[in-house]
Order: sequence, then C-alpha cells, then structure tokens
Amino acid sequence: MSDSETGFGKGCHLHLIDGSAYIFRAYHALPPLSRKSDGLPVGAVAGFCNMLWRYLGENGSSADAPTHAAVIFDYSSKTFRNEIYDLYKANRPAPPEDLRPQFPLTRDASRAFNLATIEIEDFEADDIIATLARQAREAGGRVTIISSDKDLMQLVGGGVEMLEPMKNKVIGVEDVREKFGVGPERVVDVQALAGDSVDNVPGAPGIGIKTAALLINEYGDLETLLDRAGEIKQPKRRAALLDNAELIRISKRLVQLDDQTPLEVTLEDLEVRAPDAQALLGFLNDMEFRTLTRRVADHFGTTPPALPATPAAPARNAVPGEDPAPLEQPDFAAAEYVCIRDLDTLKDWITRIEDRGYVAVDTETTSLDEMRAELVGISLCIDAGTAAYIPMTHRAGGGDLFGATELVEGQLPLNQVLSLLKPVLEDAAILKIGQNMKYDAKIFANLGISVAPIDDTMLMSYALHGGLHGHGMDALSDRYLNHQPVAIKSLLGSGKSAITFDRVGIDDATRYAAEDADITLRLWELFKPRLHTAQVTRVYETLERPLVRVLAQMERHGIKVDRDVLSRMSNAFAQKMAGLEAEIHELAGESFNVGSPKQLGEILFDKMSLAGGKKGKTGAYATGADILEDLAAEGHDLPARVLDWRQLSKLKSTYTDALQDHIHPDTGRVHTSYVITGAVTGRLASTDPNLQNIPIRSEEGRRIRTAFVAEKGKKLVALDYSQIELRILAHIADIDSLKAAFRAGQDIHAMTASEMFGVPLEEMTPEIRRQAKAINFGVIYGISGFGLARNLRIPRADAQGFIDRYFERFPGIRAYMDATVEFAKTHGHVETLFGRRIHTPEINTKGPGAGFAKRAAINAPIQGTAADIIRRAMIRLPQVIEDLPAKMLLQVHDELVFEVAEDAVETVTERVRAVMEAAAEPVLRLDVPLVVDAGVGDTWAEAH
DNA sequence: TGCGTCACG
DNA sequence: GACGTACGTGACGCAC
Repeated sequence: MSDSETGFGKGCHLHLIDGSAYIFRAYHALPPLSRKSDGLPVGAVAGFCNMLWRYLGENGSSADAPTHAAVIFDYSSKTFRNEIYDLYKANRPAPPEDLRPQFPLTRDASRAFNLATIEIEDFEADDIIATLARQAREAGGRVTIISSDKDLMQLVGGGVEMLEPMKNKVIGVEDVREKFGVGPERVVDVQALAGDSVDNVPGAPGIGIKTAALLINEYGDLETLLDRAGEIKQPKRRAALLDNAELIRISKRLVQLDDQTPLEVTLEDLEVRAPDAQALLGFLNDMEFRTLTRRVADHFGTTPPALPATPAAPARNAVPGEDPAPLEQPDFAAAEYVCIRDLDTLKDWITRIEDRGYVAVDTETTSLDEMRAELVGISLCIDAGTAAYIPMTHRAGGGDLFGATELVEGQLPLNQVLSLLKPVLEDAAILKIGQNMKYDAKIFANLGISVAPIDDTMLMSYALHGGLHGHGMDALSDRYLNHQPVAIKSLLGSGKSAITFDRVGIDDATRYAAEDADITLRLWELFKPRLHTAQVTRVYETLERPLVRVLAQMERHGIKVDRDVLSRMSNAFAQKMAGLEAEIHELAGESFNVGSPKQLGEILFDKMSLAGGKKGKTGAYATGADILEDLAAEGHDLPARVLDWRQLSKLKSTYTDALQDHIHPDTGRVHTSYVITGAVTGRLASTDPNLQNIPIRSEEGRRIRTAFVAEKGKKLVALDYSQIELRILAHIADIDSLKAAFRAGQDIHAMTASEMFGVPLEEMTPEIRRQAKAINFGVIYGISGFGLARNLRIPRADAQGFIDRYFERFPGIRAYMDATVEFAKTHGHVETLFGRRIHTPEINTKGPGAGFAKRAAINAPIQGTAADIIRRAMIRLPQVIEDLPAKMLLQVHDELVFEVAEDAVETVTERVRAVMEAAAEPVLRLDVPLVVDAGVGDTWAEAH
C-alpha cells in the first residue's frame, strides 16, 4: 500500500548495491570461516555483513545520503541470455561448495539490515539495476550504483554514476570514456565487438577494446559499422567483421542490459528504512558473529543477546512462535491507558505519532458487519504500555424503549477527531498497524478516509504460523504475550441481551480498547523481525498485505442481487417441500420431522427395518446422501423423496431465504466478507454470506445464480482458471506426459484414461474418462484406495488396482508425494511454489490421524500454489482495469467475477485474462500454460 | 455448542 | 498390518 504522495522524484537519491558482486568479493577476500555451533560455512556472509554495516555507517551520516536503496542479487547463473547464446558464461566455474549454502544467507542478511532485497528469476542483477536506474532517472532522481562491474558502465550518465566500493571511487562519464574509448551510450557497441573471455561473449576475433572504440568512433555506431564493414581498409579487420556479423549482433544482445525487467516493487518501496535493532541483532546472533553483534549492539545502545549455550538451530528450521516473548516489555497490569477527551491531548498524541512514524490503531464499532457498523471510538498505541482511547459516540447505557440516543458527555465530536486523524491515517510516512486491518480500513473508508500504508499482525501471524493455530487477537495475545485480554463478552454480554459497544461505559471501553491497540503493537514488534528469520517476508509483503486493500474494495462494492427472483424461488420451493413432506409422512405411516436425521434414521432403520443402518459415534443412524442414494437405488421411495426434500430445504434455507437477508438496504447489493486467513492453504474464505458455495452443479440450484445480476447497462464477466491444480501438479511433480498434454491443449482426463487403460483417444468412452477424472482429482487430494472406491462406487480392490496402474504410468507423482511427506516430516511444514509455508504439526503423529496429515501435506502445496497465483492476479488487477468502467466483485478460488459496462466487456476480458494467465510470472515460470476461460452475461448463471 | 448434512472449488 | 480415509471451506437445522 504505497502511496503516490511519497513518489520517487526530483531530489531523491537511489543507491543500488550489486549484492552478488559483494558476496564473491567477500568470499575471496576472507579466510574460510564456519559457525562454531554447527560448522555452517559463513565466511562470505560475515564479510557481506561487515560491508553492509560499513556501508550504512558511511552513508547514514553523509550529506549525500541515499533516500532510497536496494540490494540486488543474481537469481541463478542461468538467465534469458542462455537462450540467446547457450555458451554465455559457460566457462564460469561453478561456485565453490562452501559458498553455495551462503547465498540464501546473504539474502537474509540484507533483509536483516532492513534493505530492500531484489532478485528475479531469469534475469541478472545487472538487468534489475538497469531497470531501476532507468525508472529513477525518468522520475528525475539521482542514482549511484555500488559496483565495479564494467558491464554496468553502459548505464552511467544523466544522473547515474557508479561507486567503486573498495576504493570508494566515483565512476562518471569521463571514467567510462577513459576505459572504453567511447561514451556510455556506445559501451555496448564496443563490448559487442571486443567480446569478453570471462563471460564468454564471442565478439569479433582479433578485435579488442582499443580497435573496437576506434571503429565505433569512426562509423558512429555498431549497425552502421556492420553495414559498411566492406569499406574497412585493413583486410584482417574487414574479414573479422564481415565473417562474424551475426556473432557480433548476438554479442551485443548479450552485453546489452535489459532495462525493462518485470519488477514486483516500485521505487517508492525502496525508501531507506533504519535497521530494526532486534531483527538485525537476532540475525547476527544466529550467525554467531560476536564482534559485529557487539558493535551493532553498542551502536543501538542495547546489550548484545547472549549466544545460545547449545548449538543454535538454523533459523530456517526454527518453529516460529515457540520462542518466549521478550522479557523487557512492560507489564500489562502496569499499563496506564489514557482516555482522550479534549483537543489538546489529541493533538499531543498526534505529534507523538508523527515523531514515531508508526502507530497501532483499532476501531470500536456497533457491529461486526463493516457495512452496517457505526464508529464509536478509536484506540491508538505508540509504545508497549502507552495507549489511548478516543470515545466519540458512546450513548447512555440504560436507554429507554425508544432507544435513548443522547451522547454521553465528555467526548470529542466524531467529525473533529476524524479531521485531525485523517492526515495521520493517510500519511504515507506513518505506518498504521492493526489486527485484521481490513475491518478497520473499511470502517474508515465508509468515513472517507483511505488508510495507508498498513501492517497487519493477523496476516503476519498467518504468514508465520499458518497451520499451527488460529490468528485471532485473543489467541495470539495468550500465546505470544502470555496475556489474556479483557473479553469483549464481559462488556457486551452475549445472546439476546447483548448490547452494542456504544452502550459500554467509557472507563470500561478505554481499558478494553486501548489494551487491544497495546496488544497489537506488541505483537507487531514481536512478529516483524520474525518474518525475516522465518523467510516469509516475501509471502507477507506480496501475497498477504496488498490483498487488504483489494478485498476491502471488492467487499464494499458488493454484487447486486435481485430479491424478487429469490423470493419467487423460495415460494416455489416451499410448495414443493410441503408436497414431498406429505408424501414422506404417508410412506412412513406417521408424521415426523423430515429435517431431523435422528428421527429419519429411526423411521428408516427401526420402523421400516431397511438394511444398511449404521450408527455413528453419537449413537444416531447415519442418513447421509450416499446412504439414502443406495436405499433409493434398491427401489425404496421414502429415501428418494427425502433426498429431494433435502435438496430443496438446503436451497431454500441457505440460499433463497438467507441471501435475501444479506441484501444491504442502501446499496441493494450483497457484501460478503473474505477471510484472508480463513484457510491454511492460502485460499480465501467467504462469510456473511458465503458467496463461494452458491449452487451450480444441480440444474435446480444453478437457477439461484440468475438472482446475481449486473447493474443496468452492465454485464457480469466471469473468468476462471482451467484445471489449475492439475497443471500445478504436472509442474511440481514434473510429469512430462501431463505437461505435454497441457501444452498441446488436450483433454487431460481423456489423456490420463488413454495412458492408464490403453484406450486410444478416438475410442474413449465417457465412462472410462469419468473414472480417469476421479483418479486425477484423487491424486490432488492424496489418493487412497478406499476414497476412490467410495467416490466411484466400485470395489476397493478395483480402485486400488487403478491407483497402482496410475503410479506405474506416472511414477513422478508417487515420487512427489513421498518427497512432500518426507519434507513435512523433517521441516514441520510444506511450501507452495511462492514460499508460503503451511505447517504440518500432525505429520509425525501415529494412528488414525497419520493418513489425514499426509494427505493434507500432499494437497497443500498444490492447492496453496493455485491460491497464491490467483492472489497475485487479484493484487495486480485493480491497476490494470483502473481506467475502465469495470469492478472486480467476487473470488471463488479459481474464478473472478467482474461487473463491466457493456461497451468495455471485450477490453476488460482480454486484459484480465492476460493478467490471470501470467500471474505466476515473473517469480515463477511454469512448465505448463495457465489457461483462463471467460463468460459474459446479465446474470452470474449466464456468465459462467 | 457439537454434529450431521450439503453447498462450492 | 491395522488404523479409517479422499483436499479445502461455511451455513443451516436439530438436539443437547
């Protein structure tokens, strides 16, 4: 949630540090060094950290200090240049054995120093530097590239200079001219001709930098030179150019830096941040760098953390959150919370917030439904134990029958408070910290305040502890702060007699509300550095935090629902149900509650003595759809009628009736709420109402979707990923035949059937295809013979036979499953392709739970990667359709629904499709294409 | 409040 | 070799 008001521009100074060059230099400059406790090689990391510390020391105080900075790394040694020329950098020796494990640690180091850290698959650090330098230059800022790599010299000029880090020497246009004999803009031409033996750039044989510069200066540029090479007098040079023109052109493409690299970050994101003492010291301490740790601790005026007595567990294996809370925080009991009742006190707090640069914020309202909630008060916290509550619209507690609406005395007026706080809440230089910020942001948005930038402790916990426990504030406070907050129930009561927050006394409200802000701030202080050590900063920053704004907007917009359609359907369902109920009672010979599984079971299995009665653990007969279907198939009418009745009952109570209650009186639309932390895999959950389970599979239920409509003059557009999880499986498990089938756009289930049963595609029957489809799904879920047998209703031995044959045909799948379970057992978590961690605390349990945990571990990376991909698309989309009359309304796991003005439907569809299909890039290049299907209509039923 | 049931991907 | 099982959700009504 960066803000354009802090945009990078004139007067800004960007430092770009060539991280990879730093590492190699550090490695070669220092004797081998390994960590005492476990022998991990850390010499290069140590040198790297020393350099960064020195760098910060030199630049922090200088008059020419950078306003923005980033450390750039090579993602891997393979880049797009290898596709241009496969021998590029081919004679580079592989990095030494003891250096390789240090690469990820240097990333951690640069993050621990709170420096923006960038690397992109397929691109060299130099390309990223070129791109950022171009952006900064275009924005009117200055750039210093900290590197001595001559390949970067082409970027010098127009406000861009280089700094040789060892000699601390500035390299400007004149220095470039001295080295290459041409200005920076012709450096690539010279390099293309001269080649480079280190990087294996071929160039023209027999031509070095001197000659190359001579030729370029004479002919102007490389293309002209190659066109007119025949005019060259020296026969050797002439031949070298004429014979190798193509190779020279390739060479130019190799040395020419790509300044259009796709970036996840903007210049604003690179704003210089002071290192967080706790995070930095934590990292240095983990690395066991005694001297540097002490030096840094001295600088911050804190004592260095004690080195662990026992060998330190590597940070990456540590279970986050198991560490005890820091001891130095003030006691909650001692905390004195302030109630802000006058302007001077409020202004004083605002000044303190501005000095701090961050503040924990919490809103108290009359409802959990943000669309109907009224703001009652705001709490703030700037330091553990230092919190305040601003009551604004508390009302007399008793109230009369007509709802006494007298405001309690001694409160600042809402409008006055908001006009003072709005600049703070919208100030790009002040971080607003919340627990479940989507809620508060929506409350403020209702009042015309757009809160940014934000941090969210709930989302931090989700990134850190997904799969371990819930992320509600009470649970987090109890677990990580060892403190049980005031229960809201103790203030509001529960059930019918519950009151709203505006009826709570101001003293009680202050204790409760200020404490919430206090807890939030303490959690933030605890979690923020742990994001780095647990290596989930990227997940939090790119997949969680940006979603808050996007979802808040979707929820506030809502989708139009036609009440009349629902109401008519409800009536029709009621009539049919009444008829069925009479029939059922008739068949049973007595009247009973059809909706009671208990009573139904007794009728079926006791009174009518039908076979197949099985009691569950509660002693009641099971009467699920599968059991009733079996009975119906045997020719029994009663269970068949009950099935029909149940379907209607479900549709009526959950959809046609309940949905009407969710239509907002003012907007005429339904506003769901998405829970970002709702599913452990990274999927969203939709609540109040759940719009992710609107019927579609049955014809009857599908009609409910006709009630979801577009505004007049607009259309609903639905786009969904085709087979995304199977595609991800094909990629992750690296199954060539599956990947090839997806690339060829084949029917994947038919192809699986053909492979398994040896039936040629032309002779495929729907039945065989259906079975293969069930197997494909089963695989994603961690297949078992029992489960497949039940799903296909075939003997278990047959199902097991299918599975055996499947694994025989696709051995990679079995390998993936085994490897994933193994990974979970050693690490305690599994990961998606984007680094999201899903903890698997049950994976080592024995007994019945073991199968569950294994299947969940197998499924999580697949389902989670798909969830990450659509999150990435959703985060990008608002900017992409910003200029069009279109709004994103809903997400249903692999589907997005938009409301679009009729004449923009085509443009929007194609733009959204492009974003969705490319959503994995550039972080991840899948071996299979992602395909998005689109539909348009006046209703959701038509659009799908 | 827990369970059974069933709607979705 | 037995355990009991397809993965991930939320909402409803019943029974306690």
